[in-house]
Amino acid sequence: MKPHPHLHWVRPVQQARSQQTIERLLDAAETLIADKGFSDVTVAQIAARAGFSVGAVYSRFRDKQGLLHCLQDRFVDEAYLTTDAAFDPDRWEGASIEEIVSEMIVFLVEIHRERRGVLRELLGRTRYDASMVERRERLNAHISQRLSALLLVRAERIGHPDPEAAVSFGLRIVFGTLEQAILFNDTGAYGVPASDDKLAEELTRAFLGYLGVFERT
Amino acid sequence: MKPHPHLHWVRPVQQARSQQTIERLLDAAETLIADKGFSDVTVAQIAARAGFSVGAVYSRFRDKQGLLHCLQDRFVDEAYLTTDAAFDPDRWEGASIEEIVSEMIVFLVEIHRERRGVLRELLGRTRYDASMVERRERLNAHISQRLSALLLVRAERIGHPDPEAAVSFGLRIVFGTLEQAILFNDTGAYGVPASDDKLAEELTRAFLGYLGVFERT
DNA sequence: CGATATTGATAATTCGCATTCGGTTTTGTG
DNA sequence: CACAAAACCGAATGCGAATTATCAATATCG
Repeated sequence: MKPHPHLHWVRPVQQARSQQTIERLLDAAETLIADKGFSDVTVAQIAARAGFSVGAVYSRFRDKQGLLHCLQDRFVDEAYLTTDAAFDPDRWEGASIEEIVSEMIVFLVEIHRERRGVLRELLGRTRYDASMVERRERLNAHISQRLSALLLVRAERIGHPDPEAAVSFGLRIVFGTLEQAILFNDTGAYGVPASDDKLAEELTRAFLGYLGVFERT
Repeated sequence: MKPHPHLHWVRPVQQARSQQTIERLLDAAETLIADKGFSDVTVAQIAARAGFSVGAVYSRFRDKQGLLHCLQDRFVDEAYLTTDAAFDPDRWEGASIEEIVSEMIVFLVEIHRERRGVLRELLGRTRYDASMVERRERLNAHISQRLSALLLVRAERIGHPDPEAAVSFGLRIVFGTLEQAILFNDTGAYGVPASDDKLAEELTRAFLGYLGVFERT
C-alpha cells in the first residue's frame, strides 16, 4: 500500500523554499480570514494574496482545512511562548496580588486586541472541531496553572473558600468577557467599556472582587 | 414591474396551514441547526425533517438566510417576554440585592442551558450579520435596564464608584462566561464548574464581588 | 359546484468552489 | 553541468447544495 503523501495536515518539506511558501500562505490566510471568515475565503484568494497559485496550496497542505489547522498550530505555539515569558515567577518577585492581576489582565486585553482577527475565526471555528477544542482547553489550562503558581503563594489574602478553583474560574470569566467582545465586535456600547484601559481596569476589579482579595491594612 | 413575491424574509401567509408550515419548518431547522450548525445543514434536510419538500421551504421563505432570520425573530420575541416576566419589580418587593442577583443568575443559567442549541448557532452566526448584532445588543440592553431598575434603588450597598455602569458591565461578564461555555461546549474542565448550581453560585459571587456589595451588618 | 389562487412536490438548473492532474520550472546533488 | 526529484502552475473536473421551473393537489370564494 502506497503511503498517503501527506503527514497529517501538511506535507513535509524537502526543499528550503517550501517552508517559506508555507509561511507566506499562512500569513495570507491569516489576514484574509481575519477579515472575511474562513468559509468566505476561497483557496484561490489565499493563493493569490500570497503570490502563488492554487496548486501551491495543495502541494503544501492536504486541504483547506489542513491550512486552518496549521494556522492554529502556529498561533498556539506562539501563545505558549508569550505566556511563559509573561508569567515567569522571577519577574514577579515581591509583587502584590493586585499588581500581578492588573498586569496580567492588561496583557490579556492587549493580546486579544492585537490578534483579534485570527482569534475571532479560530474561536468561531473551534466549536466544530474536537481537536481544536482540546488544544484550546490545554492552552487555557496552561495559562491558568501559570497564574495559579503566582497567586497561590499569596493566598492568605484571598477570601474565596477555594482559592485554586477561584483563580481558575476567575480566569475563565476574564476570557469569556474578552472573547465575547471579540466575537461580537463589541465597540463600547451597552456595558462594554470603550477603551482598553477601562476594560482592563474593570476586569481587574471583577477578578479581585471575585477572589475576595482584602484591602491591605 | 412585478413585485417580488416575498415581503422581506418570509412570504405573508394566505391560508391557515401556512402558518403551521412555517412553525414546523422553524422547529425542524432549530433542532438541526443546534446540532450541526447552520451552514452544515441543507435546505433539503430541514424540509425532510419537517415532513416537507424543498419547494415548501422556498414557498414560505425567501431563501435559506431568511429562515435563519425568522428563527432569530422567534427566539428574541420569546426572550423579551420571559425577561419582562422575570424582572417584574412587583415580584421583588422587599428583596435584597443578594436575593435578586442570585435568582437572576440562576434564571440566566437555566435559559442558556435549555436553549443551548439555538443560542449557540445564533451567537455564532451573529458575527456575520449586522442586523443580528443589533438585535442582540438591543435585547441585552433591555435586560440590563430591567436589572438596573431593580438594583439601583438599593444602590447604597454597592461599593463600585459607578453603580449603573457596574450593573451593565457585570451583566456583560455573566453573559460572556455563559455564552463562552455554550459556544465551546465546556463540560466542567479547567475552571468551569461542572454543575449548573455551582456555576450559578460562582457567578453570583463574582457579580456581587464586582459590584462591591458590602456584607450587611 | 366550478373557477381561481395558494400551497406544496418533484425534477431540473445553476453555480461556486474545493480538489485534481498533466505539464513546466526550479532546486539541489553527484 | 546534467538530471532526478520537488515545487509550482492553472485549466479542467466534479460535486454538493441553493435556487428555480413545472406541475399536481388543495383550499377559498362567488
